[in-house]
Amino acid sequence: MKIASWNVNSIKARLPRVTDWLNEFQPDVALLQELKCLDENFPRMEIEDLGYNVETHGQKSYNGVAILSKHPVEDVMRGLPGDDEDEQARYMEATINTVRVATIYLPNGNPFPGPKFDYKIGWMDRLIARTKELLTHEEYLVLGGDYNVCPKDEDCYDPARFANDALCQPESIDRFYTMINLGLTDALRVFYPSGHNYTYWDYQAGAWQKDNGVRIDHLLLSPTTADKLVKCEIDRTPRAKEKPSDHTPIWCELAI
DNA sequence: ATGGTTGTGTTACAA
Repeated sequence: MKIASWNVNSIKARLPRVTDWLNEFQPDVALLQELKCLDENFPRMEIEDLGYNVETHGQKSYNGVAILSKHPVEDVMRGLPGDDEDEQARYMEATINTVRVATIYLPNGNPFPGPKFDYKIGWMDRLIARTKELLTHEEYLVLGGDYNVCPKDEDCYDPARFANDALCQPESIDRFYTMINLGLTDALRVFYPSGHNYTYWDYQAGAWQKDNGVRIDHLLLSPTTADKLVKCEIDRTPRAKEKPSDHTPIWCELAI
């Protein structure tokens, strides 16, 4: 099965791009981020008409995540556990065809330093706690999304320029590697062990044309899931089209 | 060039 993740930067603004991509690429599961709309405003019918089950966890104007699936969706959980006060719609889990999947929109954390970065760190600590819990289960596990973390210098086109950016701070990178050290596999690096493999390019200053990007969208797999990993790719074609998202999809194929 | 662009939803904030 093919599982993809894509930060669409507004599902309403991006609907033609998303439906084109679903029709052409035919993922079994699509983990979406940054819907920027309430659940009742999600274009559910347009997606369902393409053969997908739709689960959303949205909010007005900001954030919002979705899981689209050709297969039945079971045991949906909305919101990241660990803080009942947190109102931001950034996390949802579901079980699809024996695989527990999570769609993750990890806080950006800029400007650094400040309260937004502190929120990012607290959110990552909650994600680590939830991951430990999930790893005690027997299901396959794919944690996909916009992590807003560049794991290494090579994941950023100009590390010096990002020295004070929240995407590249040691406190958040350390927590990303805490996830890896729990036993998760960074699926892209199985096939592309090093080098520039970006998933996001700023709209400004011709960043796409100059390939001034960052790798911040990741698919993390539990050990038994990594054993089933056949392929992982970043699909740059949606980023090159008219009215694109600033992110492009990353996907993997599992022999499940 | 402490610049530049897009989206939401009103003209500021987030990314």
